[in-house]
Amino acid sequence: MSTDPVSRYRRFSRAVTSEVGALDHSFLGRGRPLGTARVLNAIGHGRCEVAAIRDYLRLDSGLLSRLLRSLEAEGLITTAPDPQDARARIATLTEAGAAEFRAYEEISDQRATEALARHPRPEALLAAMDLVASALGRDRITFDEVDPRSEAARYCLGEYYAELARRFDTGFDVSLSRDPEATDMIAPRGSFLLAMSDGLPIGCVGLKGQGGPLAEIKRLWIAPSARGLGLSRRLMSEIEARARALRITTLRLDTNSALPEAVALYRNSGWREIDRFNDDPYPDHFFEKNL
Amino acid sequence: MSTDPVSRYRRFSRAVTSEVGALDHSFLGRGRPLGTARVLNAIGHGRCEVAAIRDYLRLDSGLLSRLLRSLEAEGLITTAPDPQDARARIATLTEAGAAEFRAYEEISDQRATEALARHPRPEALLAAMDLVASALGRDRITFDEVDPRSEAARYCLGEYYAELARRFDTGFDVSLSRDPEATDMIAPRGSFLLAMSDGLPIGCVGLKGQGGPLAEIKRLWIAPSARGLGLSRRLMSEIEARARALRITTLRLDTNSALPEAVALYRNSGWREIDRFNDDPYPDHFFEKNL
DNA sequence: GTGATTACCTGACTTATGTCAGCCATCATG
DNA sequence: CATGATGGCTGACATAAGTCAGGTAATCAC
Repeated sequence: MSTDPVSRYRRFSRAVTSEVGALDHSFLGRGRPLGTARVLNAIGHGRCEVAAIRDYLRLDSGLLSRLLRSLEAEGLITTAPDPQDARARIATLTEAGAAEFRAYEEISDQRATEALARHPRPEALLAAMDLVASALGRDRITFDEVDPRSEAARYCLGEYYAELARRFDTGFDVSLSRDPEATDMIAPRGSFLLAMSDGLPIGCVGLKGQGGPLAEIKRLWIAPSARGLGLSRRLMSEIEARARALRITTLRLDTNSALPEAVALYRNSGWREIDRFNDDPYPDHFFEKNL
Repeated sequence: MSTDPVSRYRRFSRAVTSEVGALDHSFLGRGRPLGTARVLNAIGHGRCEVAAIRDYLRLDSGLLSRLLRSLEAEGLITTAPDPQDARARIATLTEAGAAEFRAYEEISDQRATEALARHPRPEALLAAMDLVASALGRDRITFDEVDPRSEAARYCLGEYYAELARRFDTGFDVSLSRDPEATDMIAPRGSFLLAMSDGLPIGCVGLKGQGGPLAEIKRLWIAPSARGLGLSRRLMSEIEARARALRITTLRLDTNSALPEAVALYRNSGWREIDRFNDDPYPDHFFEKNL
């Protein structure tokens, strides 16, 4: 029967194949072959170096060269030698090219909007899509150091606070907690890392320092769609590396027994439990680790 | 930022595009163009009539004709006029064609197995994939009348019982419940319907009759991945239509307040609550509906 | 500087894909 | 059995996509 894992995976594959095919087909509507349209889109999305485009679209050097030439003939792009390395070339959209790129973007947005509108439960569908996308794109997750006041960081923190509010019996009010000053989580005092998966922030962690050898780990959060991928462990080891680079020798953190995954993670990754070191109302577990 | 619904949909779309592309690419490994391979696969999956293949793959009549000819030349298929209508033609795999088809199947299975093995939480990934596939394939859901002892029906019933066991405080033991005789759920006494989505059973409902004008609705179940699509309502109206066709005039059912979605569904789709009509230990709500 | 390497381009192909008009055999209808 | 419709095939094209062997200019290693 078709309820075994492989059949289910293949059913998924069939379902999305027809979606993907339909999107490709609607791209044809602008009177340009698909390959050319894809190159235009790659450039629009900021892949300007010819080598980067070739790599991304897995195109033969000769073929890409011709596609670029045809876009150039249409007046949609211009190419110029890379000032760093005059052998390489950089493609940029012209005015007309940017307009054409926006038109393709519009098609994609339109299709997405329609697909979501057809579904009575878009939030559930999107949660499932996030999970699938995070799983399939697992190897391309990057860790970016950002300002904790940036939009993406604030998004993660908002999701984190909302989750604490759901999971703590008492709810969670960030103003009652010792909210770290943002500047304590920026180099050289500290750090703030985002886990990014193809543009979507799916996790974060903060390192709050005071300039001395002692610092605190704060705000470890993984998006529900990215749980089970071993991401928290990777985020923690990444932030520990940043701490070492900042000459921090001792890390502390506090957490709550309502977050058993977190407690378990710290217990089996080299942290030892210590006495309460602050009077924050929420935490009930305290850990320390020497680097 | 990229956390709005459209961006999330498009991120998903990008993620699966590269998966789909990779599968297509691996099909090329058998030294046959993709179009030809697709035709072979369509035939292998039971689409024998030339018109059906053309329709499914959205191919031009002339192009398909040529692809069929090239498969014929390779000795992978034979074509013969349809005995019903000698204008139409039927394609069938030869021995070699069947072997080649299996090789393509093997590639797909292999890729699915590898993708699942890469993931530390395949069950969660598959649940999300089921949800997405059911949502995208929503318009192609069919309702099939089957024997309740068939493999697909038994799968649904098993899932149904397991869910009851999880949701009832007391657990659920099917042997304590008045399990309908399978023959009571087969025409002409009753009926058993499966909701099928591209080969996967995603819901069921039974009509248990005794030959008279009174019958009972049993075993309404929707797979978690297909909830929120309005499927239970469609299954119910479908089974009511079958009941009418069997000259049944009054329907009854029992359910449990641990299944509030079900209770709500019955309340707002024409059922009225009645007194207990059996001594089954599990139900605590009883409904009736005149057809 | 010399020679090797790199990044891209061009020309000359091949193959794949798609389109269209016209053909023939068959079928439905009266 | 004449008529028109249908289903598939063929020939003649056109375009898209992919491959490969040079070629040129810039860069790198020494």
